[in-house]
Amino acid sequence: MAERQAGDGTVGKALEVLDMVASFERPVRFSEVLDGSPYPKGTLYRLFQTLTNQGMLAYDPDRQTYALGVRLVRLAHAAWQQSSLAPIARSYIDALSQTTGETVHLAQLDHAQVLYLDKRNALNPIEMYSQAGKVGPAYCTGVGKAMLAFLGDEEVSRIISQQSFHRFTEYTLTTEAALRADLADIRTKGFGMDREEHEPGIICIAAPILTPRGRVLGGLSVTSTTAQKSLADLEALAPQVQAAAQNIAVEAQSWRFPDQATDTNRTGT
Amino acid sequence: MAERQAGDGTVGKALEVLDMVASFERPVRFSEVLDGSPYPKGTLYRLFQTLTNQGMLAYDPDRQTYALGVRLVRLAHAAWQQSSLAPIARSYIDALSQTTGETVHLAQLDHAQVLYLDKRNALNPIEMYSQAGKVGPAYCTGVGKAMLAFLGDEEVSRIISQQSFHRFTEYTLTTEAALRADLADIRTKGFGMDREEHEPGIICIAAPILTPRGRVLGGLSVTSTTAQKSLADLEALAPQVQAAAQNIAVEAQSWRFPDQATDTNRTGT
DNA sequence: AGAACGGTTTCACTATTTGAAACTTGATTT
DNA sequence: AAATCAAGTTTCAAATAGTGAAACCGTTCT
Repeated sequence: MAERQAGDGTVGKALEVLDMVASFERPVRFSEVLDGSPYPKGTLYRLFQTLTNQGMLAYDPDRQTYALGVRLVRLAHAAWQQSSLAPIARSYIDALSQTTGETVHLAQLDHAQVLYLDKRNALNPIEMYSQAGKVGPAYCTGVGKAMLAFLGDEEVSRIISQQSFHRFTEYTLTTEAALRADLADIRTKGFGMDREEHEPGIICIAAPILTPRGRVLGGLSVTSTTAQKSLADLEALAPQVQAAAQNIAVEAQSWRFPDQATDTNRTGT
Repeated sequence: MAERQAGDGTVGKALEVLDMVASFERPVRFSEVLDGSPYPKGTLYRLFQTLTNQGMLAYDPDRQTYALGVRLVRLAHAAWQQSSLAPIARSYIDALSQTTGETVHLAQLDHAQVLYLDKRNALNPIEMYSQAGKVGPAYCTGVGKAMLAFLGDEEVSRIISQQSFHRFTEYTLTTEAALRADLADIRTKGFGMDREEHEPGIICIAAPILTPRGRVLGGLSVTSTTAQKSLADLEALAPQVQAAAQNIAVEAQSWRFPDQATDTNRTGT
């Protein structure tokens, strides 16, 4: 796990605790976190108290466990809405999944990882909240490579140095050299492919979302399976994907105030 | 906006800042937050620095604005997954929306408000990430009332005292007495209705999700429109909704370790 | 040019956080 | 039933981190 430079005072420590709790992927007991925490019992205890008070952690008295609190879900909702990318991209993602009949992903870089912001699956009408927020490797996903290809040199190097280069499939690019070669190709073409590099049978085409001045905002991809489409089929979608990415970028730039919502959804009951 | 008792040291202040940023529902400038903040410039500035460092805020250098950071989305994903309700309820929600052909909501109480955790919309195949994390009033939503009806006296009173009783529609219950009467009815029936109390034309039936010992875990509802269904039609779904709520409760109780995922979704590319 | 504004840095003062250790509680063993 | 143990909670002097007034810097407006 990539250690965030702790040292931002108490707030940094508190957030580190949240990450620790998150890393268990299930409710945890106090002592489970204590082992593997650099803090003494009393200190960690007080942090738990504070975070629980604040709704960032939730304590289950029956089981005596702590889980991440709902306040996070609420804040994340706000984060999603005020991100300059996700709300804008929404309609383009809808359209792209509609016309291609394939799964579409929107992602952003978070440190050295890919973080998914939204997804449409044309086949399976059931979309799931928990899809967004997922993270994946940057070096062997379509969106990851598309974004890397358009970053500055120093930044690419920094991120590459943090990749595991784990071999997920026989096609995974497992060396820096191989990745850099692909990135160069992506930069010239303007889009990239995932050739079953992350999961067998899963292929995708991805384009970066770039500001007019070339800053990387995110990545957009259309994913399919080898059973349904060939790499060439997907490559034929390049213009569509790039156009959508371009449109999103333009709109994201001109966007200032959401005024009132793109939000046609009603609050439920 | 319901003020959270600040006073949990620096961490509390930092989180308060996050809430302030969230409340703008768009990226904000430093000074916008400064007005209306109780902190002096220097202090607030340092909080912003820390939070930005930590990925809880994201700074847009082009626009000189701060927005909630992606780390929140990541943490919320983890929160959703380790909540004892949402991942378990997922399949039941799918089933319920399938068989009823209507929109289904899963919610939880967060302070005095209803917080939506998941949603399925059978009619409109596009489900949206940002649905989860939304909040709504407790006193005039189906899930809100269903949960209130099964809380302890002191807690109900505390929450009721925090309701605005704003009249959204002509059917909104605008007095404590009216609400309490409905809650009593819900408690005896075991389910509640929203009779266009929050939005004109929108009706719903909701049941609480209760532990065997009667603790309120959340609420589950089926929503429709007066154009499509009558209140009686919805009421006929009561057994289904209650059964689903019951099943979720049972499974949530026996749940300890998710082991590996209910997660049939693949990570995208 | 000058003023005003938004943002950043400084620094002596203070309040909070720290962490070792003692204590409480509830469960398990003998 | 007493003893043991682990988990969780509280204490307190010392150390650290946070505070906020004010000064500073760079843009933008007049």
